[in-house]
Amino acid sequence: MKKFILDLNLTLLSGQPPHFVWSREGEKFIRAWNGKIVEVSQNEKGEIISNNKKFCDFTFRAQDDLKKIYKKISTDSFMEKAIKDYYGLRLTQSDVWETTCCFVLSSNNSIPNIRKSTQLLMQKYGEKIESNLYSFPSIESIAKAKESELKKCKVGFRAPYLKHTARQLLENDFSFSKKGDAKCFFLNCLGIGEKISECISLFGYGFLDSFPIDVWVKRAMQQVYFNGRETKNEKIIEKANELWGDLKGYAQQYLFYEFMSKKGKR
DNA sequence: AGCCAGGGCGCTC
DNA sequence: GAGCGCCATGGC
Repeated sequence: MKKFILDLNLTLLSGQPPHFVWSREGEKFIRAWNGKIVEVSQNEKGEIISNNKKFCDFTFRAQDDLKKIYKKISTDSFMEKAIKDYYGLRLTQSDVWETTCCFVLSSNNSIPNIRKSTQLLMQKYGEKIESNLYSFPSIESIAKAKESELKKCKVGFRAPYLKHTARQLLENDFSFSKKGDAKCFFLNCLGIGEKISECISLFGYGFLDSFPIDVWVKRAMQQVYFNGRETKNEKIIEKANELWGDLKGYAQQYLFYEFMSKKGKR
């Protein structure tokens, strides 16, 4: 893997879809992909070591020049501090179905619970690759699953959402090249609204101008740019556009992580 | 016990 | 089209 700025631990544990899928094994992170194990680790020099460079380049968006991105999103002292604190936090990209599944699970849920449910789904519906390693479930396996069985994976009220959304993906071509087309499609899926469709657009398709507003991003934006006042999402997006334009998705990840990881300390 | 979590649905008005 | 209660589950 070519040298580029990456904090592997930070990136894989920052609440993006890989957080829910990859597992730590000693110094390495592992997951299944295409029926095989992918391993990735980082040595003391910061070099990335993996047995599947291509998949890592995709996952960690190797095409992004982080220095250029930092220059563009360092719009103020808050962003400068967030970048300094979380230097090497990269935006990730994941398979569209994986991204969709993870974020359908995210509604009114916590990151540890999303991971737990994702792992349970992998064990129940994925393919066994090694003794304790399972692939991500196929779209088909979730589409044909019984809701009562899905609920055994602690997905709660999201069971019908998962099943219906899997069916939608099964029956349609979802290889969109425009953000608007992707959003239109996913907004019509059960259990997916404005926020989650923005997440799929960002983390699944890699449209960096997406700007999902969850409770943390909302708090961050209100506190930093609106003097702590309650603000409509429309105004928040307007501000994000003004500040970061087509890179607001990247800025969003720093806002999210800054506020989420320091909950209780403020 | 009650509130909150990378929200969205279905119902009011 | 905006506002509100509700939705499983688990942590604090």
